[in-house]
Amino acid sequence: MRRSRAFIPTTKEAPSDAVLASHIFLTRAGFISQVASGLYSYMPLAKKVINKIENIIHEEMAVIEAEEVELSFVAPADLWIESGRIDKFGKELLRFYDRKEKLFVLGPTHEEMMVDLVRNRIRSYKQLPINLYQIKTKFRDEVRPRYGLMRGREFIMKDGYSFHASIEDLDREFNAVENAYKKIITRLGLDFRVVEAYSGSIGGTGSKEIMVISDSGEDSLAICDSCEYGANIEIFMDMQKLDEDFDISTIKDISEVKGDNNCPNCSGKLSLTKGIEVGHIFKLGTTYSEALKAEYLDENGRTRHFIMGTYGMGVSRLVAAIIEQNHDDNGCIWTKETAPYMLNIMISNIKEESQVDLAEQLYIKFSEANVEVMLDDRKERFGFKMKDAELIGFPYTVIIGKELANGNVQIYNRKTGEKITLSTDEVYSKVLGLIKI
RNA sequence: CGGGGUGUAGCUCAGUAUGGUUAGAGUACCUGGUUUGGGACCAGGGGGCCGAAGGUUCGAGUCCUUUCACCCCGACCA
Repeated sequence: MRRSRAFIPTTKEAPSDAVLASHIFLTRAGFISQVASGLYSYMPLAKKVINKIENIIHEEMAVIEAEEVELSFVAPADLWIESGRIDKFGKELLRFYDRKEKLFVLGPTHEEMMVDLVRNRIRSYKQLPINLYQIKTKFRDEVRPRYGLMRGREFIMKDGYSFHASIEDLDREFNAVENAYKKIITRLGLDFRVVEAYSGSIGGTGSKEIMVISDSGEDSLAICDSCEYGANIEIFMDMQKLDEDFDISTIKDISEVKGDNNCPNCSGKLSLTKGIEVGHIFKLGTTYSEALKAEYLDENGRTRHFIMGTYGMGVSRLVAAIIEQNHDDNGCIWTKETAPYMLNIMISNIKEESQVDLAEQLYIKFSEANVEVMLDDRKERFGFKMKDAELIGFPYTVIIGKELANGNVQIYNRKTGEKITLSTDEVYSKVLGLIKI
């Protein structure tokens, strides 16, 4: 892509109401644009990042043999009445009538829709298990949307649902999904913990949250410093109450006693931190299959309700989480798997023909090698372009400028800030080596 | 849903207390020139229903009433 043709409206100043780094930089760097409270438009750079995250999810879902579907966004309210959740969800569920006065809702999650899709189509234990997922826009009319993409009303979520003939098989699938989720978040380059969580209003027998560690997270976690153990503070407090009859009413109190708390899994010490919930997996059991009368026949010919699992992952929230964990004062620092463009080729002085010529050659060469490359061919000064590149967060920028007089160019590493100088002959293979994932 | 705050140029904000020419600055944008290694400089220019509606007044960005939107704190929440 030529920067001169790209739609990337960067700004020097942040909107006055942005608080989080991800909100500030994603806005300033021209990724997102707020439309109304909790509603955002994704501009080209954000769309590219989202596509990358989705591709990784698709790949890891394929590994565990989950199949992609797409359910309609608008759902008949009847299903929500049938499951009993129409009242439980309250005003977060956006409702409206069509021209025939039939009541519909905008899908905030799709348990009902998925059960409805599967019931009466899967009739035998021989057709189980099955795991279906989609990546789709969701709508929840949040009481208080905030923090940019972190808590919007409209957001993109990967939601998956599995159906089983036994608890054991659900457990197996639950573990498989947990592992897939770990792989996804690892590939995205994020520091995270899988924590014990409440099953919440959705119900069920077990649930875990995937938490990206960040000071700006909305959840408080207790994590072990020597093993993988972690728990959402709410459930952790509950366990402490049960085990030692602690009387803990506030998080402040927790932080005072934390030094005395040992990991329930190993001998390590627990410490407090904050996390961004990017995934949540539940063992649902038969809650929905009973409510919606979704049944199959077992090997004895007996009618059974599907045993279900449900697995969510916030795709648009991940975009924000990546920046929360990867930024500095100058802007975004994209990880290799998520960068909208891996490489930026910067022409320092557009009036120097030799610079332009080399840049164009490299641009073509990298493009042909399927490297996602941006060519900054704008008639701007060096400093302006560098600031812009740092704000957007290209992992690498090839600077074609002054050094060209000596037959050299530079490669700027966004994460480390270091610039290496090398000859024009070496730059191509060097960059290919650097960007290899 | 409770408490608080803010709506003036694409963005950040002055101006509103005490009503009075043609509504301002910075930045961004356009033109020309200079400049070309860290968000340049000079000159010229375009851009506003002062959130909306009603009212008071000779006169409203400014005063009054209503309303809408957005944000912050709290409660709530995959």
